[in-house]
Amino acid sequence: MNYQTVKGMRDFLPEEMLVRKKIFETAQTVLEKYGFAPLDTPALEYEETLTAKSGEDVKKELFAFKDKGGRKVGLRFDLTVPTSRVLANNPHLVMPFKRYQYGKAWRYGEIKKGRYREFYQFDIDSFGSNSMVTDAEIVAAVLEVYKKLGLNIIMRVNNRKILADMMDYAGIPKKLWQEAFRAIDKLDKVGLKGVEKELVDRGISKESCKKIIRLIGTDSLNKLKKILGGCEGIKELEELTGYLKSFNVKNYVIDVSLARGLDYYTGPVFEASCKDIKVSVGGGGRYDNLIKILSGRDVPATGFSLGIEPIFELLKSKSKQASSTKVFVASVKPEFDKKVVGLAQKMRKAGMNVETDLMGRSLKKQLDYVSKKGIPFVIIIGEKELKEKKFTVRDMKTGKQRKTGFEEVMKLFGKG
RNA sequence: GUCUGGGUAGUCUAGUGGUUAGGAUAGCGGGUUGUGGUCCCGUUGACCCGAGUUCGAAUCUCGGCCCGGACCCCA
Repeated sequence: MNYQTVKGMRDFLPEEMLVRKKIFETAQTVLEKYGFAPLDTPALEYEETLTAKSGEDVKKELFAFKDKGGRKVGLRFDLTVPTSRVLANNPHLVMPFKRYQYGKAWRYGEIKKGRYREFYQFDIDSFGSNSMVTDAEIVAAVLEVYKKLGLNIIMRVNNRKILADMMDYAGIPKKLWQEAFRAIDKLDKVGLKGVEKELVDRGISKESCKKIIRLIGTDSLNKLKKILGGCEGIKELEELTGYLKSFNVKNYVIDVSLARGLDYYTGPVFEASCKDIKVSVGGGGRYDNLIKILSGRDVPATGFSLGIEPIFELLKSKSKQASSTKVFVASVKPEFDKKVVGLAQKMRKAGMNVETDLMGRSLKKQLDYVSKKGIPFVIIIGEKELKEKKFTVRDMKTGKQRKTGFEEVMKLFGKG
């Protein structure tokens, strides 16, 4: 017998799931402080819904099949399309509609490093508001999530309208914009010269190239203003940064080379990357036209998608705990098992994470297990403890032990 | 989509035509009777699948499945 997981799909063992859970819970807690509420939608949607307004590429990567009633269905490939369906189906929703949603999405595509056919997405979006406060709020909230996770993040900020003006200024025909954006987006990877080459390779004239290179080389908004004049994108960006100041957000940087691949962005765009290692850990932006295309309702939208996989990769080296158990209640001999279970259950009732031995192991082996699982404390129960009516509490990190009464145990391992 | 490398226990790896397929690490048990993360001993456990070549295949050939790298594309 040799069963495999389906191509491109993975198992997540407890050790990994604890890290993932931490990411989700941290994000959830922070976002709810800002008034974002959870949303969930089915994994399966009608193929019609999923492919309604999407290009050929998406259709190719769709996990699609017929259900037993012959209906054509498919697994969602992102969380944006299902959410627009929700918006279309629920006209009563009060605006702004602020939701976060995390879950699995599926794409039947090539498998690459960090890219699988089943993956987690975590999206945060605000619907219904045109104001730059909304965008700033999302940036602030998201940066708080990263901070809580202990990541050193810088948020790069730009505006698609600035990019559009840059294209006009450089005299690049609209047909080639998308190509140009992709080239510019590679600045980080390939440098100014690399971008120039990319632009030429994509059929953009030398003249235009020079202008573009000059523009993405500028680092101050004022210089850009002088070249482009007072464009709407710059105005929006100034508004956004003004609000960011009010949110007391400092770890962002304006980067006019930031384009992001998706062509549905219409205003501000963001990308979060780790300062130490140059890794993108999430991105987003404003997409005011997409919901109308998908749902028929004219709803402005701005959002952000946390890159669960890269965040996970960054965090997994840090955490070694294989269990969320705080205390293990050990039994010296099987005859004390009932006492052990009794105490554990009282502690659980008080909200503590407690484990006991289920394998009939010796004290030595129990401690071995505790050590392997990274459980920080052990309470030992044996003859001595019963006689003295006290418990032995062992700190696994220091190896120090002391005897305490029940009340004290409850205090020790209570909240905090 | 193009090019390319690879699949030996859960993980890493030795073995290139005849081996009881070796080791490391993890798992489980033990090193007596109440103390882990060190050490020692024991034990479970593998040649991706199928066909072919051969007296004989982990090893050679072909196909499939799976995994990885580069570019393209996409996030």
